[in-house]
Amino acid sequence: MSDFLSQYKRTHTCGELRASNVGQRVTLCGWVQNYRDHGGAIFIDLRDRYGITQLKFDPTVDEAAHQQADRLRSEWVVGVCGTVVSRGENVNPKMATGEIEVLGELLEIFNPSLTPPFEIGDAPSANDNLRLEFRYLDLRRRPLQENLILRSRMNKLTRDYFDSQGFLEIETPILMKTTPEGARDYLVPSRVNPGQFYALPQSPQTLKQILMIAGYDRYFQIARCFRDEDLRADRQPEFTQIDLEMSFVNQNDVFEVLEGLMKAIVEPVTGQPVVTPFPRLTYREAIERYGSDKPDTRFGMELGSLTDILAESQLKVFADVVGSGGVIKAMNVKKGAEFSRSQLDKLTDFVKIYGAKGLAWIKINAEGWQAPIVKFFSDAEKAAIGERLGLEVGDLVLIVADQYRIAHESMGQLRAHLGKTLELADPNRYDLLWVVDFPLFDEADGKLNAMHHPFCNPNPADFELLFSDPGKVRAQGYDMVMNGNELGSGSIRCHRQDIQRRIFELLGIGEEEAEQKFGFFLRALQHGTPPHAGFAVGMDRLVMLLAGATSLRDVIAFPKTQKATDLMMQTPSRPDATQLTELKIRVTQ
RNA sequence: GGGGUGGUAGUUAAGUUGGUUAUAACGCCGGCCUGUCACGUCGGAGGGCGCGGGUUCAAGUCCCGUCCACCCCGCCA
Repeated sequence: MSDFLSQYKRTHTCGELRASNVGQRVTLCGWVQNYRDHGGAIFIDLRDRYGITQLKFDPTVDEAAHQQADRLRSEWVVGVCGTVVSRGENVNPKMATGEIEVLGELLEIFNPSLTPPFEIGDAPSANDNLRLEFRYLDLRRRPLQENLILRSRMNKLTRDYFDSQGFLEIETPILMKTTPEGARDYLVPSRVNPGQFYALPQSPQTLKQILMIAGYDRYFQIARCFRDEDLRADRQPEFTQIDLEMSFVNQNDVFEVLEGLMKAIVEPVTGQPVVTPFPRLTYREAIERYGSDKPDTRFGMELGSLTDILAESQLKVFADVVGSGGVIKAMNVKKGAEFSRSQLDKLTDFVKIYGAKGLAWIKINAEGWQAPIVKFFSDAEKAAIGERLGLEVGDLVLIVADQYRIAHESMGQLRAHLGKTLELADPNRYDLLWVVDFPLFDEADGKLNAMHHPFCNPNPADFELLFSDPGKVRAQGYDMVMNGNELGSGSIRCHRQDIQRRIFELLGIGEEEAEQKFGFFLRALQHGTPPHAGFAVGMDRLVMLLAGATSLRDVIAFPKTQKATDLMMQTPSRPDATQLTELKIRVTQ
């Protein structure tokens, strides 16, 4: 190991030298981005996370340094001492440091590099496989560095904001307790308690509520969470939440704090204004108008209901759907009459993914309505449809008739899909809104599941329904939505033990099970629980949206593949037999 | 568990209806070159087509299976 670094301190980064530095003697460190050997002069583009500076090695300036420079190849790490000189006529206006170059007088090769398997450029130059295997090389790319820099900045903005609002940052354990419902847990065996396991937290939910009971009335944490479920572009098994909980507050108080948080993060990062308070939509309204509980409100194209108009339709499929309690939802795609038959077929295939049996369409042409189904419509029906959807020549009507849930979901997905492909949303806009009044329960196969989580307070107005018609109970739960993405959710917590027990009962969690799984929590609730409420923001998604990325992998330093593996460290992997023996675990496969 | 897309030199891609020694660009190696910044220029090396079967006189090209990556459905309180 050379003593270069004890003799020469790095004086500047590769992104900061300007014309005003000409004449200074500087020391830079970085990676060789590119080299151009002219036989005499050798030009090296030296890169670090701050930028790129051109080095010039001239044999008439320093023979030894020039000979060293002749050996340099892509991604070698070097330190260089030299003088900042003007490039004179040869300024490169494309580079921030393009007015100057550093005339190399002493070159230290810290380390050579193997030839990189792919080019370290702005655009990804290899498939995901290879990029993930050589993550450290992919992370050298400018766009990924910018994303991680943005993320770091957002972490600081978050901490500063909560600090300014009197919140305490409190860490909760990673080794937690398995939970009875929700996602699958990641389990960690306990060596000193053979046969027993910890679970990694799906969220710090119970502990942050216990912190309220303990009197820490304003808590936040940038918390790592773990869920063993299948992945998506916007879902990693290990992710980060901006988690918070507050005592003695109502829903509006929570909203105010979060609106302030979003303002504090989004405005400096995007330069776009965040208007507060955010608009509010009830869950039901969101579903009926947008077919989604996380609508993108940057564009219109809202869903309309044709159920009443077509209840008696000559078209048997429509009338039958209405007769059996279903609904008919429609959407007016402006200028959509130009869609080709094959495009419409693709849209039909699209809604089928979500369970719709088909997609009807009508083109509004100058000569009249064009569609296979038009002949079944009376003039009165056509007039009513035209008025309901605001139809004009050139429009395209898309219709799904199905059960309530399928009709709304498939049309909602279709609306989002068309919004993307037709570029209906302004990419520079950040539409934040609250979706409120979620149902407390989700009914599937006659069984009730918690829509949010089992500690969510029922709307006090609906307490009676907990005993008469639990499926209709509204929760004091709310989601934050931005540009069609669920950014987070929260609720007023249930702080009455009798209500909490009734909820467990309805969820099919028996006394004994509740005691075993949540006993600690139910006991805590009896020791002076303040009314409290909280929220959690999906940090990774927020970074992704503000970075303009389309995958969480682009905002997480070391992400997992869709099969939840890490191709760089090659995990998961089999433990040593001795480890398993110590843990008293036998692997059966 | 299911649907879709992709896998061909180090990399990115092309490869006609199955048919002589599998193309290109970038990268890599060597020579020349003192104003390049996608440097230029001359020369060179490098793969048998993800893997395993099968059909055929003949298979990147067709069939079956399998692995990996990505997107989606289910799943994700």
